[in-house]
Amino acid sequence: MKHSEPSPSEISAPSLPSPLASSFYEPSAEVVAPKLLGHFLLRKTPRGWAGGEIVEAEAYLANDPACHGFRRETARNRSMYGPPGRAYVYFIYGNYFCFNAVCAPKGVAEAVLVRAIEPTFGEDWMRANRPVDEARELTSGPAKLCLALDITRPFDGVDLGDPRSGLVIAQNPNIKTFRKSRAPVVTTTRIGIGVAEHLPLRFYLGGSHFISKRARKL
DNA sequence: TAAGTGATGCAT
DNA sequence: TGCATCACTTAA
Repeated sequence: MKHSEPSPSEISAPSLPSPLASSFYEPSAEVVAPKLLGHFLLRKTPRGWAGGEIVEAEAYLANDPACHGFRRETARNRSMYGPPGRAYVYFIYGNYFCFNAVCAPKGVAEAVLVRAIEPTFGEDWMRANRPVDEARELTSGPAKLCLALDITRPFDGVDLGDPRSGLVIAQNPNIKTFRKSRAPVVTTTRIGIGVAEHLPLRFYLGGSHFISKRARKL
């Protein structure tokens, strides 16, 4: 045969599947987080949409001391108080960004931190942003995936349901199959926080090889 | 296991 | 204004 299998980059520019509607994010982050597992986090590139399936996520709640919006609205956490279905992107440890999907009605500060995705689309583009030896290192952590997808401050507050924003969460039409292949859904405690550590608000697909390093050893 | 990094937010 | 803290990553 004249051609080998297409490389990931050659099949990496999918037309955009339907973005999730804002109503998807209206319930509490505690409800939304596990439902997000298997759906696509996608970033627009010159050659199509890059990204992949969400495989690890944490919920941060309005009455939760670990939540950035627990105390009051500030310039930093403003997006969390906005309408559901927007991005909350924050800068941390002087080096990194983390990405959240805002949940709950406007005025209620809840969000889901996306901690890991599988690099299914646009792997070459992601590798250009974040050179690594192992594919498994590309997006297996909240700041890693922001580097790979070039998610930075300008994306704070954008509408995840509007493709024009360049950053969307889209419905995975094969989510049942995907989740089955990465079963089970594990529910456990969140990572890297110093308060409310006991709450079962982290969710991940135990069969995925792309969950974050700290999650793997726990 | 620890250092790096700088914005953030609360205390002064 | 000052300073401890921080939803992390990388190099050892």
